[in-house]
Amino acid sequence: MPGLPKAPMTGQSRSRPVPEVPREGLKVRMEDVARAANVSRATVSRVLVGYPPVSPQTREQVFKAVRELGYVPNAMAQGLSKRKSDLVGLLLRDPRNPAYGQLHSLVQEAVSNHGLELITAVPHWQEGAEDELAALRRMLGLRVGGLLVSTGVIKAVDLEPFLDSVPVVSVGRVEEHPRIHGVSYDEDVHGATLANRVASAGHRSVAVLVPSARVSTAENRRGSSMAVHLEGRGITVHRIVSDAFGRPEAGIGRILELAREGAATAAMFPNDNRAMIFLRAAKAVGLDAPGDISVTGCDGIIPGLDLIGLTTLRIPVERVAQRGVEVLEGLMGARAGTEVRHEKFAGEFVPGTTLGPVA
Amino acid sequence: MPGLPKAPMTGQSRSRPVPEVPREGLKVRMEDVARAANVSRATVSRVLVGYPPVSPQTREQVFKAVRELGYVPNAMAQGLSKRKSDLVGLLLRDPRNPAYGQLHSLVQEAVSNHGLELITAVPHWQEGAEDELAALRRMLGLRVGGLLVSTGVIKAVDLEPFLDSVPVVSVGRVEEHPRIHGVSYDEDVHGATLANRVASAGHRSVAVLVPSARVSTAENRRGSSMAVHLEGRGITVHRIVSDAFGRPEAGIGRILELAREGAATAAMFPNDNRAMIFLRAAKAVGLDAPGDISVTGCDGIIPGLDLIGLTTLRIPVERVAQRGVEVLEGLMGARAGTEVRHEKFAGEFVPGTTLGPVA
DNA sequence: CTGAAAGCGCTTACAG
DNA sequence: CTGAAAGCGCTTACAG
Repeated sequence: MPGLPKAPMTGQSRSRPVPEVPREGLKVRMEDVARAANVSRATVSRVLVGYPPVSPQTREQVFKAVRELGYVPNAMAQGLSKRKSDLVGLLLRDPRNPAYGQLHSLVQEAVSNHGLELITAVPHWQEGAEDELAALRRMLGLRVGGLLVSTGVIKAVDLEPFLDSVPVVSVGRVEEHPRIHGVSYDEDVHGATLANRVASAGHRSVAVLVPSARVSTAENRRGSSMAVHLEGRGITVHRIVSDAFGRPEAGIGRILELAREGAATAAMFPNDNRAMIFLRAAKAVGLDAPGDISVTGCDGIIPGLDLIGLTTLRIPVERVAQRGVEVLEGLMGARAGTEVRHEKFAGEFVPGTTLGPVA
Repeated sequence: MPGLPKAPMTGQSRSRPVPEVPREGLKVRMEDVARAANVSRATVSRVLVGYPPVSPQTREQVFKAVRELGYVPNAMAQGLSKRKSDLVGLLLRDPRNPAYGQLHSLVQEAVSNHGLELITAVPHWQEGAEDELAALRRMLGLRVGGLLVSTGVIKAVDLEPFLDSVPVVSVGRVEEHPRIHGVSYDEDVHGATLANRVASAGHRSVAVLVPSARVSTAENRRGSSMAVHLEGRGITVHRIVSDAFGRPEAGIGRILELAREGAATAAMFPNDNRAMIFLRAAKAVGLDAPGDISVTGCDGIIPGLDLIGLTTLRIPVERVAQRGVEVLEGLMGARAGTEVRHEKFAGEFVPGTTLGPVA
């Protein structure tokens, strides 16, 4: 509206009542620093941002004031103003599971190396399905610059509405959505690798625990792959299907029976936890591994696994975490949408001692 | 300034150029919702906050608009405006360590149960000591409503300048600062408990690995306590002091020698990881536990520990995590400063099989 | 090289 | 019960 005279300001910085009490701790704001350094807020900001250049003189005064006042910039104000934050969100399945703990740790590291801040949340789905996605919404609320999803609780469809606003990379989980980048484990290869080892050991009748996809997509993939590859080599497979969410001991009893009847000489599990539960149960009923039955797991993350001797496969968490962050970072820096890719990494077989020749 | 006429506004909501392109995803703001619902921003805010009451009619319109537009409130703006955030910061030592992973998990849970948001950071101290405290500063920058500190990297003095601005509770670490609340493990009792078991098993000459306080205050406490209590019962103690940061295998060799010489019939370690390293090394040189030497650890967190059989003590992570969050929450709600307390919890002995009578 | 001002998206007295 | 306005603490064109 040209022609309309601007209203005169009553004082400097509007009519904000300037409190003369010196602020301290987290209460000191940029304005306090500016005053102490005898410059404007804009200048303080420039010094802190590092650009555009400020005269060395003023720079020093500002730094001095920052130091003396112990100024810590308010990241919320920064984010709001810049319309973006350095926050990267990680949606984790369960930090109690060492495989996820490891992932978290590595992601944490990779993210800080990129000068970003990681925030972690764990979506539950126990509680009233009402806000099953509360964790997701909270992260989006914070306007994270990127999102790393590693839990099956969050479905691809839940993310769809936001795919244009925030880059999403799913890590360590089976991802097939055409618009979500994925960096995960090659569960087919994992299953095949383990199956081939069991087959090579001479087993002709094997029990395989296969959780339903509803329980865990990854475990389902692994288990199915094991079964398929065993069958491909003409081996008799006893598929023990488990649809019991949160009950890793499901199906163990049945496998124990098969072992005792001699109907199976080996038992394959889709993760170490289940394998350990079986080992425990077997020991309890006097069955020896691999004496009476061979046992294999999958994950290979738990410290001390070598002392247990479990034959397993170590998933490549390091590579997945690192690559996941790398991809996300690329997306966060990218102007336009990049081509969506689904990358998979395979881990390495861990011999152990619970896989032996046919008893 | 009474008498000074207010400058007339040129349009609604200042002269903000109203973009007519419908925003989507995370781009939709409260104003868009307001327009869609035919109300003011203030009203939308009230509906969302839940207070003060808004007519049921309008409420519904607003909720409808929120739903249809997929509105996710910007938490940074909320925080800035409310001068506080729901964020709780957790400074973690190393998520790779199952004991910390467990703590993280439990804190995560407790925090969400309180309707708060957890953000986690891991301060390194490998890198140039320059921004050793970068993680702390980033959290303070986000103006977290409270801080949970569980790593020794952050010293009490580093926190001092902010103690007035943000409630701090240290969890699971030895804390003695008079102004910082502490909820931790009773390492003295832990050491005593284990020492008494070893003594009761009849050992008269025991090797104890004691890391220096610089390496780990907690482990130092445990180890010292073990040694002291053994000595109190007239037992000969071989203190193996380790000052090697990040090298948990330090001192193991020496203990192996003592075992072989028969100079020690039991070896006590300040955590399970070190005990497992010893177990591995012992096995490698043909020493059996407890046949040739008894072994105890401390932590009891690793899954599958029972399969290894390590005699240890399970630290009460659950109680510490829960109580830590509880205390923090109390502080966050409190108007004035509460009395500072240092609470300690002791765990439970885990018999295992690596502690036996004197060989 | 530096400052005054507008704007980021909310909340919350202040007035009806 | 509802709206207009100020303010939270920054950043960043816009003008010198």
